Amino acid sequence: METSTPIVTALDRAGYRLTAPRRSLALLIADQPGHFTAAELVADARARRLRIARATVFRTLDVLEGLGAVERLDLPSGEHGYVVCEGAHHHHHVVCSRCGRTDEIDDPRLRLIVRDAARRTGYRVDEHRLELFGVCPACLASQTRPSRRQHLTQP
Amino acid sequence: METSTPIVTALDRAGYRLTAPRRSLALLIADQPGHFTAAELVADARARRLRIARATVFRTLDVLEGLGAVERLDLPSGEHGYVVCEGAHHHHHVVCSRCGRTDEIDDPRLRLIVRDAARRTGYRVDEHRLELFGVCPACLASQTRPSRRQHLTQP
DNA sequence: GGATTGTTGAGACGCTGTCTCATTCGTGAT
DNA sequence: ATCACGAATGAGACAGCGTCTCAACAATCC
Repeated sequence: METSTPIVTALDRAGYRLTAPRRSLALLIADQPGHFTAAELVADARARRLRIARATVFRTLDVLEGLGAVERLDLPSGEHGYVVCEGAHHHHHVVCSRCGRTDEIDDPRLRLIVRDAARRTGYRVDEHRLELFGVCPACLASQTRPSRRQHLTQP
Repeated sequence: METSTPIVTALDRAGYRLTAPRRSLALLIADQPGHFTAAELVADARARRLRIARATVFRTLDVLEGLGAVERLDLPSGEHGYVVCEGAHHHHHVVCSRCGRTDEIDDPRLRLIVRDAARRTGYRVDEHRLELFGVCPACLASQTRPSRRQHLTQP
């Protein structure tokens, strides 16, 4: 029974070993409805009785970020979150601050803005980051309370 | 002897008390050459024999961020940095990853991008953030070592 | 000057992310 | 299938960040 996720594939292709903790994490990540934090993965792993050390979660997330399979977000709260990235192309995200859902955005005009800013300021720009925060269509429709991650609100 | 910085003025106008620690911090912040972290302020305060509690630094930075006198950056390293903001208008920053210098950028086209992304995804976008990282003109010119704050990320 | 109330200092606290090092286990070769 | 090698893991220590509490203090208004 091989439930091979894109993450496992990416790890394999990059020459990383397909260990049990990595497979488990790949499944956990695939189940995340939106963005997630390292701590949430640790909690989910515990809940499913998967024994994965905290250090392994961080290490794996680092690897995945390096592969572009996952991207790190800086949430307005100051936390570090992660999102799975489908394509390997450069893109950015809109994040729902209510349910945590994220969607990808990609606008060719951004490239122009970055280029012109570099020209105007004289910087050599190596990297840029655009993040939008708001409320997703679903949460807008149902003006209710957060719909997921009830376990986070428990003592 | 009243050396009144813009930060002190902003605090005053917003109805906050002008205490000694806040005045000291205003001076420390005004002296920062580029972006800075809470820990750096604490260190600078110690170096100048100013007694300011760590908690006060965090609290004051929170207040200043609320006033828009300062903005929080999420550096690629994962650290949280701050920059002073001159105008009250919405803008973004280019950050030099070598010396820590920052400059403001403001492009009207970004507003269009955000608006269109909102339209396309159906989100109500409340907030957005654009950060550019690279090397400033001065550091480009002198391809030398970092001129200040060697603990900042080196190439 | 005195009262009021926002602010501070000090330290405890919980959390994040890193590191070490002995042990385990994928993997490719045999 | 077995083996040997080196990558990866687990467990826990560790350092740093940011928050909180609470008694003591002091800026402001009267």
